[in-house]
Amino acid sequence: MGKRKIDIKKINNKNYLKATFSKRRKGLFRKATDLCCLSGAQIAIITFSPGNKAFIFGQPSAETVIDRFLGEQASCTTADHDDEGIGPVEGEDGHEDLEANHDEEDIGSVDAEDSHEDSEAHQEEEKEDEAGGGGDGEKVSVWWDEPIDENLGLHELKKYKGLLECLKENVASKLDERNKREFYTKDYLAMLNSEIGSTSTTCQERDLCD
Amino acid sequence: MGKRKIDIKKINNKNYLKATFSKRRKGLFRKATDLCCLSGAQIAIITFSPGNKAFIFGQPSAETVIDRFLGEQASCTTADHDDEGIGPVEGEDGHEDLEANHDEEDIGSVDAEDSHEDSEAHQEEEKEDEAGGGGDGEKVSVWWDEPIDENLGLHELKKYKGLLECLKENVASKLDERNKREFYTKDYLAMLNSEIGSTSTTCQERDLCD
DNA sequence: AGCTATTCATAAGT
DNA sequence: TACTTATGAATAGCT
Repeated sequence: MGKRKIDIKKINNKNYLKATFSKRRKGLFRKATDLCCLSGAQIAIITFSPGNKAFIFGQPSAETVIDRFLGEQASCTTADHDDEGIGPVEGEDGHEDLEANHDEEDIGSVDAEDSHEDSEAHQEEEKEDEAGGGGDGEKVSVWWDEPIDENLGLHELKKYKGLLECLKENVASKLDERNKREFYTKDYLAMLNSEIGSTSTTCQERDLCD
Repeated sequence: MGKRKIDIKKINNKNYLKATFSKRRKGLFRKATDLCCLSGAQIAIITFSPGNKAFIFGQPSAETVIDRFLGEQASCTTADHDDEGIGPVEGEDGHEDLEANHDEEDIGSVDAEDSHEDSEAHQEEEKEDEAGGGGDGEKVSVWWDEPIDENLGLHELKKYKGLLECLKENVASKLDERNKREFYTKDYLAMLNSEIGSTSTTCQERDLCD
């Protein structure tokens, strides 16, 4: 999709590699965001860059989706492939008010209520140090915040308005399904109630801790 | 990217939703594949479709990347956002050498070693049952196999040839870096040695188990 | 880090 | 259901 077609093969030029990874990772996350919004799907993306920096995307959060995945793997009496003795991660986030208020569709209002994001979106530089051993910086971006910083986010805002609407509808639709999969809905509610403004739909990036 | 611009908001039409999810999920996985191949990054994508079916992508495998992520979260004394009391999934696959070999900058660690997962690539139909509570079918697609089934994979093969070449070069380049990050290389090698034709770089799909 | 020329992805249509 | 096409998006090469 550029000025010239490129082969999908390992890039050796470090600078080009960094630039390409950065651009394409953003593109990947954007695609994931779009897919989430369009379909209401839950998606988690874990990316370890060539510089061994982790870039995480999660809707509603990476941990939520991973937990669900691992949980299903575990609960699934996978008679088929039982080589996955994964223990379900419990106490994942700590403060989720799991009993939530899934009355009717009044959930939608939940997000709009206190969506004052004081966010912990510290933006640091996105250094993709490869063989150098990785930087020590840490970067965490909130879903609807990241583009604002990274991409200017002026004409992007209109898109995020739609995303928030989508999120609301998403929650509503989940509740509409006769409260089935409570845990699932709960996750959303927990997120809406306690995490908006902090790190709900995460799109964080961090590198190794030591 | 179609004949008309669409709003990024929840699709309500079930059929359109299914079609869109399917197309975009494939696109997302292709992007991930490209990114992996171009940069050598490790990526895992967990997707729960609106029909609650899981579609998993992983390079070298979803479990490997997830494990690495969880492991780093655990080892990282994340002084910054400590709301992640995630218990390190231990015994995940059985054999992760958690003490890793972070001698120099080869931090990543955690997984690998003997990542020879004995395939489980059953191909079933891709039924996206929505409100019905999910179907009971299970589908797992192998990376370079999936398109063959789903898309005919006739003119697609040429691309996968390139991907395999890329994979080979990727491995080579890793080895070239003075054997650093052995574990990483090991994954690749293990895959190349024992998994080609089974399920290394996974791109599986399955729905709820009950 | 921004700018276009191109290629890519995909919404509709068939 | 899958293929084709017109068009919007993503991005390669530059600056």
